[in-house]
Amino acid sequence: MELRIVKDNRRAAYARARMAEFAARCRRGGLAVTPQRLAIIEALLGATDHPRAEAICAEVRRRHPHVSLATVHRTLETLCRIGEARKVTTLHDSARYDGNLEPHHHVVCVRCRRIRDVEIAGLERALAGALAAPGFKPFGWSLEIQALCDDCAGLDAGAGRAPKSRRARKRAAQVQANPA
Amino acid sequence: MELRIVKDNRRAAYARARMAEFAARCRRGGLAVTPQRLAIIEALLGATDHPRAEAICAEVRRRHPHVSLATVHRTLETLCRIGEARKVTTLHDSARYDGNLEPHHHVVCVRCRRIRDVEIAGLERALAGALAAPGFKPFGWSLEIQALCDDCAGLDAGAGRAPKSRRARKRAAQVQANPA
DNA sequence: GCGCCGATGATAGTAATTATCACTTGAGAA
DNA sequence: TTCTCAAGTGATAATTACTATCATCGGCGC
Ligand SMILES: [Mn+2]
Ligand SMILES: [Mn+2]
Ligand SMILES: [Zn+2]
Ligand SMILES: [Zn+2]
Repeated sequence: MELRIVKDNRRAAYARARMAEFAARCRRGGLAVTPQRLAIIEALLGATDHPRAEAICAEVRRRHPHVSLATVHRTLETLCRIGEARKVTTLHDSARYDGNLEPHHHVVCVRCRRIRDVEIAGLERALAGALAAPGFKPFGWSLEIQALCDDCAGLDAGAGRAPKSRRARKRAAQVQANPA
Repeated sequence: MELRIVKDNRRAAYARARMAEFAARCRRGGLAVTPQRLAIIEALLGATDHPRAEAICAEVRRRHPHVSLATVHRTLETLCRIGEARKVTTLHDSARYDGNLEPHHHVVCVRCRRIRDVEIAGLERALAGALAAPGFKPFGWSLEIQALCDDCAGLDAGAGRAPKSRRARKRAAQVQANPA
């Protein structure tokens, strides 16, 4: 198992291809193709540094100085919902702490944000040798498995009340489209 | 490579053992052993659901109704710093978006929060069959490698100015202790 | 027991994100 | 092409998670 850092320059062709079909994909997703959306996806595809909303907004404003930061936030979430982008930080609502220091990994329900510990026999061993990332001194890793827990999967199928967590529920609807 | 969900009941003995040496570990870390800290680590070790600060606070207040939420926030960060807890959400400052939909993973610099794409040949294949987590319907996974980038590693060794990012820099000091 | 410095509680402040709402515009219908 | 209108946007207020401040308290080494 070998690790290699993805070269930035590989992204140029990829970005062009994605841009070419973006409008079509928007319409397929029932979304209007607005200049803001085009500018935002273009900025995102042009970046290799996993930017935050504010960075995207700054880039977009170089050509469209009128664009609102709120629109950038909204649009980025929309892009995730239709599968045109992903959020690196799946659980950034609020910090989640763990008292378990044993090496282990996590299954995260994208709907209710439940987190459960999992152990994956052999993964530690397999990774330990592989993580010689040039340009980085790694000292830890963790695998996050995105999932729907049984409760939430049930709710999707039938009708029913949604589970706990203020803010999680709000975001849940958005995240829905992606798994399905 | 087999995945299994960690049973909650396995934690009881572990928690007791950790509590037994907590005071000593605090002093070793140069920290005073306060009733708040004891109550907070106890609540954290008693939870298997990766609670947020507010949940810990609620639990702690059942016995110590006076405890401040600010103290809980501070203490949880302190526990992470001395290695008595970990944060599941390493990058929850602000949402980070990714235009790259190809399956890949991330190396994260815990100091400057730079994120780089990495591909790990064989990992997808190795995991694909293994992720039959009972009680969850998985549909994706991502490996996060915690590291220090060359810039930040250099800064640690010699003296020098710290890199970009408002809020990242603030938290950096805290995260520091863990890797070192 | 004494005293000091770190820890805490109360509270104000900050920053990211989201909600609201009046106005604009993309996109299908006529 | 023009019309219609729901969806999208911008300005801004609100929310929320967290952090800073600071007066006071209390572990802990003496
Ligand atoms: Mn865990
Ligand atoms: Mn990426
Ligand atoms: Zn769930
Ligand atoms: Zn760095």
